[in-house]
Amino acid sequence: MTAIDPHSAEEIRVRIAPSPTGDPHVGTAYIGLINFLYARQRQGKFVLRIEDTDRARFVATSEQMIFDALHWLGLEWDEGPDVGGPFGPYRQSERSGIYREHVEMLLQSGAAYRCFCTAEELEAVRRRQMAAKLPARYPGTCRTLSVTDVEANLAAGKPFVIRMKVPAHGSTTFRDELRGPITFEHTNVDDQVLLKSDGFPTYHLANVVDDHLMRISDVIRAEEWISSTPKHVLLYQAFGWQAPRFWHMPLLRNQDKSKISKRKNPVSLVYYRQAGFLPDAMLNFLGLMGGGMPADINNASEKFTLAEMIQHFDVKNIRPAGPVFDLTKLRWLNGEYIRALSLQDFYATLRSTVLADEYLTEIASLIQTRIETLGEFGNLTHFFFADDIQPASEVFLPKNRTPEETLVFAAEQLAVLEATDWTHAALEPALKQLGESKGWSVKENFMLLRAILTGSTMSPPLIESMIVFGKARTLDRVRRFIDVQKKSKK
RNA sequence: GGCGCCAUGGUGUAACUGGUUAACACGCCGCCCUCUCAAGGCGGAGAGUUCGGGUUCGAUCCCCGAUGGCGCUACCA
Repeated sequence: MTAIDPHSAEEIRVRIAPSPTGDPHVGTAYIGLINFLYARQRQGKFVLRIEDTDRARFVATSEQMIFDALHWLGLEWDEGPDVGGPFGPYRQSERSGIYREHVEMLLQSGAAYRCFCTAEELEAVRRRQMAAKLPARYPGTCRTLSVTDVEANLAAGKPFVIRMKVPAHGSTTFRDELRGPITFEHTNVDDQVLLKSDGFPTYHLANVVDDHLMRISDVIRAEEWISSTPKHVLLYQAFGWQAPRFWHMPLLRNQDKSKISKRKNPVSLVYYRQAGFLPDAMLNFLGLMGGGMPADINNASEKFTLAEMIQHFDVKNIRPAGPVFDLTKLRWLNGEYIRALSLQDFYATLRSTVLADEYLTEIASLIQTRIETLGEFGNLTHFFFADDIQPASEVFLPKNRTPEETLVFAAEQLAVLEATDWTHAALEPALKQLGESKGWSVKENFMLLRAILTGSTMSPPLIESMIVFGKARTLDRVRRFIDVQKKSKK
């Protein structure tokens, strides 16, 4: 590590690099906020890069949802896939040539090598190591392959990956700007795969190459990356590049202190938006996580705007301990923001969110044929506007089913809903197939979901209702149902 | 198991470069206001700073160790 700060005169450039694998995550918003503030405070640039190198988990609609969520919060970026910029493309899937070129450099210099081991072989080795209570490490089989062996394998058309050659001895130390120097012995750093057999880079390679090419001065990311940072530092060295500064932010936590997860918390920004959280409240709340703001701003120590954060927030003051994402406090804060609105603004906000024309039109189309007076509108649509639906057991429990098996089935429904595109064409067969395979009739199957979603056995058509209500909120309702039922059994 | 990070009430934070009756906010409880529920006002309970050593006249704060929590340990990011 260099002692002198090589960045002092440089332009500050930071980035967030979300992966389009599902709904935009509240953790992305948190890291996004801190990067945004850091850039704005230093007249720097805030870059949005899409890390879509995992084709197995890729979700086509995800990228746009990420854009929308960040716009909603007002975390505007200076460079990105949609707005362009001087260091594009900003979507990793469009940079394959760049990675191939760079991995070739590593191959040439001997900092990386081809590995022909199969997944099965590696899995077997890993199992043996685990059984022997040894650390699970790549055994190094292909590290020392001769040129002729490599040629032969290539000629035979064997698939391969490219691994980085971590030095056998010594250690790597890097500085974390929040924690100080952190050292890893090379014996504890695995020969990371850099290029997968499908030709796509892994995070580690793509990240280092892009951060360098995009002139990123400060990598501000989540704490979970600390253990892989030595790999990144080694890569910078192998390329002969100056590494950026590293800042690892604490991980947001569930109530039980585990890393925040959808099982135990709503984590989708789409959910928060649709459930009627205000962006300013969300931003304010995220700004509270880990500290960073001075103790007393305008006599109201815990309430501040984005502008005030730009003015007063200091990333150096972040505490490294992982803060619990406390929904109760977020709700209180959100209430404060709602109450602070003028009646006109409050009403306008309602009309643009939970009472938006498009939403109401869709709902209207579902109930027009089902009511006799307009006054009955609310009877059938209550669940579209409520946030605490919990059906009584008489409502959700099918005849001849035990609460236990019903809960198990609900969990299976949840898994199917999570994995299915939010369209009628995909949802109906997926749900029916699940019912068939588990011996649940269509009626039982749909009625259970209807009860969970609407709190009633009578409602507009189920799947249409789910589509209008939205995936994020539907999933949350099912998760909450399961959660409440589990707790009430205890 | 290995490696790493972290540690102030239930939760989020504060406590100047070691000296405070350990502060504020959320939540909780009570009272007031009030047709109800919120909001608002007032008050209260709740931590001696994970534990054990050390340094010091003096440690929440510095050092060491232990314990606990978390993360990583993938051809996921």
